[in-house]
Amino acid sequence: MNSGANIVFKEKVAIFQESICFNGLSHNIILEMADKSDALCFPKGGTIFQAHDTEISFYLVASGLVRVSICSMTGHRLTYLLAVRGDPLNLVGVFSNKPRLMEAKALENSEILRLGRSDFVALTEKYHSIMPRIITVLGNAVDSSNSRILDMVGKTVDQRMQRILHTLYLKFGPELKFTSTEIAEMICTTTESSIRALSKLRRKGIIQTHRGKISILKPEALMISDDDTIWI
Amino acid sequence: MNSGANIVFKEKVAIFQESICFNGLSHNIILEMADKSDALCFPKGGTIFQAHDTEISFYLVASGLVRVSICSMTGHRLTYLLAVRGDPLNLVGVFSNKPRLMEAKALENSEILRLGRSDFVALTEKYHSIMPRIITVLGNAVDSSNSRILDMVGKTVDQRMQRILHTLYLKFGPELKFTSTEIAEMICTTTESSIRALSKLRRKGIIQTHRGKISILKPEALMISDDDTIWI
DNA sequence: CGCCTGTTTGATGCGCATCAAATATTGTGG
DNA sequence: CCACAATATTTGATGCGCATCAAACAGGCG
Repeated sequence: MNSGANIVFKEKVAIFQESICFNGLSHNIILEMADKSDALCFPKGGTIFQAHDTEISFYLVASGLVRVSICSMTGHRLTYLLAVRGDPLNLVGVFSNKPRLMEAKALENSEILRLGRSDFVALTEKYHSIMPRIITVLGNAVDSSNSRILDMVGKTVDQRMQRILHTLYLKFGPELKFTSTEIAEMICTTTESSIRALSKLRRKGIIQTHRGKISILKPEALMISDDDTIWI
Repeated sequence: MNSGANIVFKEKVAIFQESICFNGLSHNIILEMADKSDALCFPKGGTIFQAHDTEISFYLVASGLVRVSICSMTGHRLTYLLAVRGDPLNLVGVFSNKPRLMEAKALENSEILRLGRSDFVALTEKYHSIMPRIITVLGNAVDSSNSRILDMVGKTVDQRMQRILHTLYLKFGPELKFTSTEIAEMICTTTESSIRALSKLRRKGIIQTHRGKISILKPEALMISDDDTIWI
């Protein structure tokens, strides 16, 4: 499923430096992380890790796009994170060392840097300045998840659609390459409801849709002066 | 709203030692934390901190019961944590140092240990072994919140009620002192729906209800062999 | 006792999941 | 290169869950 990628050392360093998780840390830390990491290559659709995996590693996206999601027994999938260059994948699992419900899948051909659990933990123990960063990232994750819960209760599918499109616009620009099903999994609804919400926006001239593609024509129309929370 | 409590040093130490967040840490760390902390006293209904507070501290519950919740613009409240002795209150805020949406309120007369933000951060920098603990606690919080989201989509109010009662039973025993509204805020529904769900369980003989009180008669009937997730 | 807070039950309607069925687009193998 | 399978989109019909509104009742406290 994955084969070694040819990322030169210098490029690895650049990725760590750009990462929200490590940027600004002293150079020797970055160098050692880059040195200890392996580069992996995943094709579109490839699985980076699965729920209940026992072999746990730390991952950092080098290029491409990775979907991190959880799946419930009832078959509902929640897309929890869309990770691009510099985004970490399994911050919690590395520390808890317990198999988790998360699954990571490449939505495009992607390159990933991997650090074995013990290597990563050893590095954080050696260089303590890493941990506050991790805590901040996890803190954002908590806030983000809680804000999603409130949205589930207080907002309609249409409102959540508007919000996710705006968020995706900020992250990826006006050309979004996602299917209606993928969008549905981000706002916790069904494919049909997702399509219906998109149709309304299309009829209003706010977006255009093609197969697996959404173009934001009027991003300003997606702005809802609401609580300023995070999301994906 | 709060007045100093008379908690002797020895008792403070005991609280830190018992805390999920600090237990097992070396004795000098515990002593220093206890030393730097103030003891505060809040009456039932008292507010420990509010949304958008700018003065940020770390709190550890010494006795009593504290509800940590977030409130949306639409007026929906989500009870995020019921904190008892040893539970930390504002782990994220201390590190991000940004005002957050959380609010903490005493559900019973409660004693709280408080550490100023800078003191707490200084201690974590001095004693690095604290941080992995914090990361673990936050990791659980993330998992817990995500599992809640999946429940919101995949489970009915009745199922969520069953689940929360079971969780509360494990944490507090068979005598639960919560109103229907409080329970509703834990499972993100309305007071009316909460009462209806409780009525069904009462008619089945699984629980008894009084004003502001729920007695679990048949805890085993609340067990649903489902995903083993965390919750409150 | 009256007031406030919590409980209870009923009626109503909206949002959206669900089921179903037709159509469009892409990728693959003969 | 075309046929066909696989995937994605679209629309309609139906019904259930639960929020919402309303109104009555009960326990506890000053």
